[in-house]
Amino acid sequence: MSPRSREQFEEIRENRRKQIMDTALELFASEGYSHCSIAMLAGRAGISKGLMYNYFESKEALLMALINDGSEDILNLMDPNHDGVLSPDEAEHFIRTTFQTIRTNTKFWILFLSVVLQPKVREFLNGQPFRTILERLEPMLFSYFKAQGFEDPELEMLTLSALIEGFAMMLVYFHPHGILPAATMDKYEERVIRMFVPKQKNP
Amino acid sequence: MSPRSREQFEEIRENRRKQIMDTALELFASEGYSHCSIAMLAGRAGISKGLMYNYFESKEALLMALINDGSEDILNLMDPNHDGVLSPDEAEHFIRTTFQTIRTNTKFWILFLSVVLQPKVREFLNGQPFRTILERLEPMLFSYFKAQGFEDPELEMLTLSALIEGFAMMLVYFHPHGILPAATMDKYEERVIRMFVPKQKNP
Amino acid sequence: MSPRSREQFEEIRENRRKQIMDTALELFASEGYSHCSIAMLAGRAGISKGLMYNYFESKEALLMALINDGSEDILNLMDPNHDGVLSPDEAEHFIRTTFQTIRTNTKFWILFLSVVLQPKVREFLNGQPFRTILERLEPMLFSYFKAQGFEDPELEMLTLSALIEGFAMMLVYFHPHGILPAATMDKYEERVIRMFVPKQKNP
Amino acid sequence: MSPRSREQFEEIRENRRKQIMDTALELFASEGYSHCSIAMLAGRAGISKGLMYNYFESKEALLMALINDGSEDILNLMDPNHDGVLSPDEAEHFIRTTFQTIRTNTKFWILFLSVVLQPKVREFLNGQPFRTILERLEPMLFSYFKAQGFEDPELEMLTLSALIEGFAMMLVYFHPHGILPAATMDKYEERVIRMFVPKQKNP
DNA sequence: CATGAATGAGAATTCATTCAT
DNA sequence: AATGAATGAATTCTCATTCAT
Repeated sequence: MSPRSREQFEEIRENRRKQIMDTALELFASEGYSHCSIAMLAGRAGISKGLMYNYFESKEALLMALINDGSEDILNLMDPNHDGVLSPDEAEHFIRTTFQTIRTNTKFWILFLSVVLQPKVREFLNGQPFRTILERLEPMLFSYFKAQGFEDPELEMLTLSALIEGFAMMLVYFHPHGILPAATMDKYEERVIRMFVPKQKNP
Repeated sequence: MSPRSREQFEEIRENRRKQIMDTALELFASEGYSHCSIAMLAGRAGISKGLMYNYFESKEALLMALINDGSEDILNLMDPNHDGVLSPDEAEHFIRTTFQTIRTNTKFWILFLSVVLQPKVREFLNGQPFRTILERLEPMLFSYFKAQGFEDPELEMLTLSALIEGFAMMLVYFHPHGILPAATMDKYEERVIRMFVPKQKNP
Repeated sequence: MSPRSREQFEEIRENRRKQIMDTALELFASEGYSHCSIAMLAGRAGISKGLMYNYFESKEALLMALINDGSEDILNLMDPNHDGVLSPDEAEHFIRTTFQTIRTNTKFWILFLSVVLQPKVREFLNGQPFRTILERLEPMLFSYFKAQGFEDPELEMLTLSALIEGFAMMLVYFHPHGILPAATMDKYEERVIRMFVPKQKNP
Repeated sequence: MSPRSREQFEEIRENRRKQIMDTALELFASEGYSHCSIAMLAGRAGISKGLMYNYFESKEALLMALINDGSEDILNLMDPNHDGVLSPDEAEHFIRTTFQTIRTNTKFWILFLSVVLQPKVREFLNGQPFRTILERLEPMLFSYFKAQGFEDPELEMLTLSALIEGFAMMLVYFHPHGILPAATMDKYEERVIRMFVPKQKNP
């Protein structure tokens, strides 16, 4: 009865949605959410303004989708999904992956960090991505720090989080100014690992 | 035959300017720069829209003034003004003051962090406040870390900065959600001091 | 080798057309013509937007079809089809039928009255439905009032029309507010009949 | 301190507001609310689009203001403000004034009748203007009909209302087609008066 | 110094309609 | 006959900024 199968339509929609979101992430990150008009976005994506509203209810809804999908992706990357305990090796791997994730998805982080500070957005998110991340990682990290004999596991978690976010912050802020060389970032990563991962005696 | 002396006029101007900036900081931080209209600002400050333009060339100029004055203030608070070397005690004091500053001027940090991530603003600032802060503090901190026998002073500086910014970030983000208790922040502060300030043998 | 006979196709078309018009009447009356999008209509009717254009040239054409069909139906109901004269009994029957029609097709009247007041629509209709109704009913009513000895038959016709339209108006306006009880409407009907139908001496 | 006195500003606002509403009434009535864009309205009123929003929150708010003010005006014209009883002479005067009001403010009635049938508007008004009119006039008319010995005062009120609204309806609908001559309207008026006002014996 | 009416450029959004499949 | 993605013109609305007083 339908000339294109439901699957075809769904595929078209999925592709378009992805295309719009990719363009939007690129543009929002490089130009700033507020300074990006739908016209600009549509032009860049090669679609009509109207079509955007076929996929997202509003400019804000598009932003939210970006944030949600993005944090979901990142969470999946970071989450080792070891429901059980974390060995020092795995902890090191977790930290490395996290840093890698940030360095790879810089655009998302620019968007995320800038947008997360806007009250309206924060309200909407209601602490969502951060909260989710913490909730999903907390038990794992907590038991890890406890197992490794850290005195105040909660404090360690906070410190680790701060170091990661501070890193994202500086990456985002300094990178376009070319101030932060890759080598420095590498050293920083090692430094953080040294702080939270005990040296193995006989590997 | 001037009814008010030059001094009186200057005082009026100075007060108005301060009043406008205070209102703006409050409003920009709580509502977001983009979502604040001049009308809203004027209304809140109890002045007319036109008057605002008597004191600031544009909305953007007001923002820049806010950022400049704010970072100047903070810089002054943090700067021990010891042109010479930093003793461990002084380093500890520096870190404590810095944290104190962040906890006190949360509104400024919300504004600063959110605004600093907007490309247009970053461009305009051209790294200004951060650069200034770093430029003014760098020699001092660098020589401090060197004197204390840290292996890679630059890396330590980066780490310290990340810890401070990460702290600001989390404070800003979590505070309105009531997630971060003061006690935790205190412990965090101590943790950071322990990382960078060697214990004194005989106090 | 046609899989369906011409009759089957025509039946399908006829059914669809009716289905679309029913949905449209419902929706236009309850939401207002202007506030109804084709998307909304298609959704409610369970068809695609495109299909609607297979049956009606435009949204406006659909509206016109609604008005035409509706007034045709009503006209047929009201029209006693006595090409000749109207007896008092028949006049009473005419009035009763008319009121009954209005009370039954409230939705059509909402649409009709609201739409008829829009200049564009009025222009397009060019007085059509009313004119048709009047043209078909006028001679009959005129001769009736004349035969019954009313002094100014034209004035009586106008008065009767006003009472009918005023009734429709109040029904439409007050009904959703539940202000107009059925009993009151009944009494109103009797009142109107008393005005225009002389009492029969020996029934 | 203020260059123009508050009074001056208020006068300016009042005048502009009136000017916008006058233009809007004219335009909405002749072109239909939906087909009138703010651009068209602003152009006709000789102001900028933005200014309209300085006076009315939205196109809809403007419409509502029109309806409210208009029905208030009409109510004041019709209301004889005789808190006490209505003599036959006064009743006649009331009916005449009402018809006069409708014939004079045809534009308002076109707008009112067309708009009142739109569900959204009806919802917003929540029966307001009609309700107010009825509430203010009901006691007066009811006691009048009772005093004059009418059997069912409520029914008489309903009939009178229907005759008035039917008249408005036909005026609005037929007038632009030039079908309704003034003489006919006059006769109609007399007819209605005859229905509800008893003939005086010795004038 | 101070006001707020007025502007107008641009932004977001809507939706009837088309068309490839 | 049927679908729904895609279009784009039109529309509503926002707001930084100007200016007469």
